[in-house]
Amino acid sequence: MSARPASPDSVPPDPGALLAWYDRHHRRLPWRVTPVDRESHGLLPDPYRVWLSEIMLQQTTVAAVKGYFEAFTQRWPTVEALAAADEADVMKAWAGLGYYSRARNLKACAETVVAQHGGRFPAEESALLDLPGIGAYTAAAITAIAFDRKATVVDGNVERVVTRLFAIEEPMPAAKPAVKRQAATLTPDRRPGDFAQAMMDLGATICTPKKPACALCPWERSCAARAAGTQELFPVKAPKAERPTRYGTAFVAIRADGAVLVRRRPPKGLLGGMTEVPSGAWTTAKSAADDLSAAPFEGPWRVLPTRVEHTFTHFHLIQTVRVLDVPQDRAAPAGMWWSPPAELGGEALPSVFRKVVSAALGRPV
DNA sequence: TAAACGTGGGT
DNA sequence: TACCCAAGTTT
Repeated sequence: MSARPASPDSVPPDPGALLAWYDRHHRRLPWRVTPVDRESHGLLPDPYRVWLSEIMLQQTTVAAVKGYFEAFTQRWPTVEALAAADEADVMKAWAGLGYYSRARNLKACAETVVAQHGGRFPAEESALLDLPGIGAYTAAAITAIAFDRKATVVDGNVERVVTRLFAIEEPMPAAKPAVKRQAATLTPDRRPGDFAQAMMDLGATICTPKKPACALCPWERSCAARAAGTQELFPVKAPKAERPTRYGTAFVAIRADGAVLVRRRPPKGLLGGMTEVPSGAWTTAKSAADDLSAAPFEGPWRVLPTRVEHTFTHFHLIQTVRVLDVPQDRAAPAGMWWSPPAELGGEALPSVFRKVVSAALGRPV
């Protein structure tokens, strides 16, 4: 549908007013340079750190990212260091953050930046867009934040702010082009990097999905949705598809010394390239919860009394956990290996399998 | 264009 | 509890 103007006594949204708000209320984050350092001392953030943070922040909360960002920058302080890293180590370090194709693309991107750009991130949006794992949002974000060049940065926060500001009633994601067009009209020539971060901070702290703090918003008198009292109705979204339940069986073989049998998942698809305990296929058939055909050994597998549940983006999973104690000299089947207790925590185990192993061992992994 | 792709925290 | 949500990208 079309955008409505704000109320008759409204004022046009002023980018300067948002920047002034940001100067006072910006959040201090490990990958950021403060507005004062930027404006007074001409400081720009390290593009490597900006890029790394933006990849980690894709569909992921700031709280979840902080520790991983710290660990990655400590271990791999530069894009050269990351490009030279062992991919398995990167996957291990990423374990638990989710969306694991990001980790593989992260490594590939670092290699490309080193091999094709002399170890420097390009400042051009179009060049950034060609790099693995960098899409429209991230290319614009790096251009604006790392290089302080004008770019229209549209993430979920900006979508919410803009659809409310202009009361855009067209449902997402169809409204994306309209949102980008409106966002572009707001983006200032001066301080585009701070402006981008200001829009995102505004969405994260004031223009929140539920109960937005409109009284504290620098654009309150510019907001069409606020004028109509309909701010919580935006952005309009299409109804979500139902999430089916799937069932499966996981096999935790425990060697005498406490080592657990694990294997690598196929490189692509769900949890691609990550580590798992041997498991049967996850299907909507409940019989999968009682299927021993994927067991790595013959034996009296005992059933754990509690099934392990985990929710993915597009389905819910209920896993039966079966446990078997095996002697110390039992060889791992082809393609599998024994992970000793001291190394188990460092494996590239996604959360879904960390839950399974923890349940089987009776202690956190 | 729509579906695949994780996880943990908030309400 | 169940659902929603978070600084999206890829196919």
